[in-house]
Amino acid sequence: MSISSRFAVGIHILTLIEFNKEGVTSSEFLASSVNTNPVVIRKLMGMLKKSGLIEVHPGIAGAKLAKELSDITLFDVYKAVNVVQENELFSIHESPHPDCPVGRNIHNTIEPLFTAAQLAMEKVLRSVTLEDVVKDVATKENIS
Amino acid sequence: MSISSRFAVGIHILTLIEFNKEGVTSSEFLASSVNTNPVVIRKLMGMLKKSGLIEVHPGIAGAKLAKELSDITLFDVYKAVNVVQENELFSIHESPHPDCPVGRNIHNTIEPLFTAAQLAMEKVLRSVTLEDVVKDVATKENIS
DNA sequence: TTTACCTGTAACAATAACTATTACATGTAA
DNA sequence: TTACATGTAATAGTTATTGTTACAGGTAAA
Repeated sequence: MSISSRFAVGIHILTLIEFNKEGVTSSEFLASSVNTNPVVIRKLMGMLKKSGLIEVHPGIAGAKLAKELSDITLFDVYKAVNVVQENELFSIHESPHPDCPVGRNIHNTIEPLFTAAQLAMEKVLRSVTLEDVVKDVATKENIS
Repeated sequence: MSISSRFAVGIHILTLIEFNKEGVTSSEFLASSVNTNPVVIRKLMGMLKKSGLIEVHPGIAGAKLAKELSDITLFDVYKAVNVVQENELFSIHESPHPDCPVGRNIHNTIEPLFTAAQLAMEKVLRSVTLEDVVKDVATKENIS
């Protein structure tokens, strides 16, 4: 099991919009950099737009960031592209047997533990902004 | 996307083996409490056995814990049932375009961030033992 | 107003993982 | 030998993911 690459692609899209901010960042341009189909990009652009991360308009080529780089965290992207639902990173088996002491309590015991683990992961995502990502890409680019 | 319920079921199995330690915990007995097919349980028992968490023998009914409760963490179970591979909680799109400054660096930029998030989640799993789970189930059982 | 090109989106297919199930080989002990 | 357990291969249904074609609808320049 892995979390959908929509998340990584979403980050890629936003980062490239920033890098190409003087130019026109169309779905085809993005698709070429990501190496996927433009429709995949447009679907993701729709999600990013819906979450207020980018501005994009029918008929007009190019997407722009709708917020400051430092105001967009990886968690914002993660939520926007809908890869993991709240409290559902871990799935729990349905309807264990209520006649068993373990069966009737295990869900309530496990759930807060799973939630805590998920929140710890998400906390890391909240601590990283797109500005961090853009700067790191720029640094790697200049070094090499 | 959700992490397979094998993890939750694995915890259920180990917890029930402990609760039923005076009796015989067969795959059928476990399957009844979990509410699934005994073959599903036997596959999981195979994984838990392979990781040294339980003892179970062909032809002989019943599984036993192979370690102290306090010596088994949720992380041990998580690894045993193989729900998430190392460094693969988040998937990253393959082969972005090398002619693009973002395309050729995004993987190296994102990867350590994803790894850090995954490790934070796993750290929580390492901090909880089966003893904690068993005690919590017992407490809930006594309250109600 | 026609043309060219963009975004938005529905429909569909291939793939992979998950879960449940049947069937049966193999091991153990009464 | 019988009864019953674990171990495991094969298979099916379901769902999510990713990619693709097709086309509706918006915009702007010729």
